Amino acid sequence: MNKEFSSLIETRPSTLADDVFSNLRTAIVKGELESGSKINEPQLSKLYGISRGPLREAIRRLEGCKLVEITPNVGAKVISLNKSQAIEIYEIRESLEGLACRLSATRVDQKDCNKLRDLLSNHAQQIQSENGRLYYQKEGDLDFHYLIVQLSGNARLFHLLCEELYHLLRLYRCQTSSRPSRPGQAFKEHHNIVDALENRDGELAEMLMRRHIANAKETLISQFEE
Amino acid sequence: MNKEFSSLIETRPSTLADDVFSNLRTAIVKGELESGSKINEPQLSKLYGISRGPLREAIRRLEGCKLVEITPNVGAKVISLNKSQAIEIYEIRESLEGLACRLSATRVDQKDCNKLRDLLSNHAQQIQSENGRLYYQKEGDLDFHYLIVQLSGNARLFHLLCEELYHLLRLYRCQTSSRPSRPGQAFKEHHNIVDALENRDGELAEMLMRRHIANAKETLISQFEE
DNA sequence: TCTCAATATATTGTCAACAATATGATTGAA
DNA sequence: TTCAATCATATTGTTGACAATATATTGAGA
Repeated sequence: MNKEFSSLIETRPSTLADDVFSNLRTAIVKGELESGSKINEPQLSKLYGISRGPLREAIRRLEGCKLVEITPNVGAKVISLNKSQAIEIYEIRESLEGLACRLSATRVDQKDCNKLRDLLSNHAQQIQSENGRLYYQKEGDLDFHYLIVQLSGNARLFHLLCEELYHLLRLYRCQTSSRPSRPGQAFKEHHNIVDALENRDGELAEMLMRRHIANAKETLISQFEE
Repeated sequence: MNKEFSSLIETRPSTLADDVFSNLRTAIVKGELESGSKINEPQLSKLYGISRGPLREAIRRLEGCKLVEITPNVGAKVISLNKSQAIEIYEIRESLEGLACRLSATRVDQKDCNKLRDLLSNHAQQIQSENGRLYYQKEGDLDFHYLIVQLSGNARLFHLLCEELYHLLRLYRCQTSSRPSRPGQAFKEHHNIVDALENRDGELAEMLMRRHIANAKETLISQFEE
C-alpha cells in the first residue's frame, strides 16, 4: 500500500482504556455525566461496548486527574465542586496565569501579539449578539488564556492549566450553569495585558493578569450571594 | 467487640490497586524504581503477589499523576526529568509557594509561627553535623515548605504541591543524586519568611518566598554547568 | 405504621485465560 | 560480515467468570 495513503488510513494504535478515558473526560466536563453522580461500571461498559477491565483502567486514570473520587467497594463518583473549592481554583489560576504572562513577555514576538489581538477582535464581534455573549465567556475567554499559557513555553504549566484546571472550571460552570458576566470589562483588561506583552513588560503583564483573574473571582463570589 | 478497640484492630477496607499504587509511588519517588526504567507487569504482579488486573489499575492511576508514561502495546515507563523540566517545576513552585505564603499570612496565629520556628531550629541542629546536613536539604527543607502550604488553607494547593510537585522534586533529586547546597543562606531566608508571616505581611512573605525559590533555582542551574 | 433483621439483588474487586502486539533470536542471502 | 526476513518468545490488551462487598427488598414483630 502507498505509504502516504496508509498514514492517513491507519488508525494509530490506541487502547480501549485510552479512548474511553478521553470520552469519559469530555462527558464529565461537558456535564453529560452529572457532577456528583455515580459511575456504574456495567452500564458504562455496555454503553461503550467494552468489558469492565479497560473501563476500570480509564476510571483509575480519571482518579489520578482528580475528576472522579473512588470509594473502595462502593464505586466512583464524578467530583462536585462547591464554592470554596471554586475559589481555591481561582486563587491558583491567579498565581499560575500571572506566571504565564511573566514568562510569555520574555518570549513573544509581534506575530504572537497579533494573534492575540485577532482573538480579541473575534470575541468583540461575538459580544455584539446576545447569543454570542454566552459563547464568549464560556469558551472564547478561555481561548485567550489558553494561547498565553502556550506562549509561556513552560510545558508543565500548560498541562497543569489547560489539561487540568480549565477542565475543572468548565465542569464548575456547567454544574452551576453560571451566566457570563462583565464581558466589556474583561475585554478591556485583555487588551491591557497584550499591551504589556507587546512592551515585553513581564512584571506588568503578570500584575494585570492577576488582577484580571482576581476580578473574575470577585464576580464569582458575588454571584454566590444571590 | 468494644468499639474503641475494633477501630484500632479492623483494617479499613482498601483495594489491592490502592495499596500497590502507594507502594509503587513511594518506590518511584525513592528511586527504587529507577527513572526511565520500564515497568514489567508480570514481574511486579509476582513481586506483590497480585494479579495483573489491580496492578494495571494502579499503573493507570500513576499515569494520571504523571509519574509514569504509557506507550500503547509497549508498556509503562517511570518518568525521567531533564534539566529544563526541573526548571519548569521550580518556576511553578515559585509562583505557587508565593501564593501559599500570601494566603498563610492572613490565617496564621502565634502558635503556627512558633511551630515554624521549632522546625527551623531543629534543622539548625542538624546542619551542625555533616551527616545531618544532607538530611536537612533533602527532607527537612521540604518540611518547612510543607507546613506553610498547609497553613495556607487551600486544600487544592496543598495537594498540588505536596502530593504532586514535591514528589517530582524528590524523584529528580534522587535521579541526579544532587548535593545539598547553601544551607546557611536558606536558613536565613526561612527565618525572614516567618518574620513576615508573624507580621501578617502577606505581600512581603510572598515576595520573600518567591526569591527564596528563585535562588534555589539559580543554584540548580549553576549545578548543571559543572 | 415503623423498625429491624434476613434475604435477594446488584455492583465492585480479583483472577486466570486468551488474543494481539512487540521484542529478541535465528536463519539465509547478498 | 551485514542486512533483512522469519520465527519464537515475552509482554501487553482484553475478556468473561467468580468472589467479596454493598445496596435494595421483603417480612416479622412491636
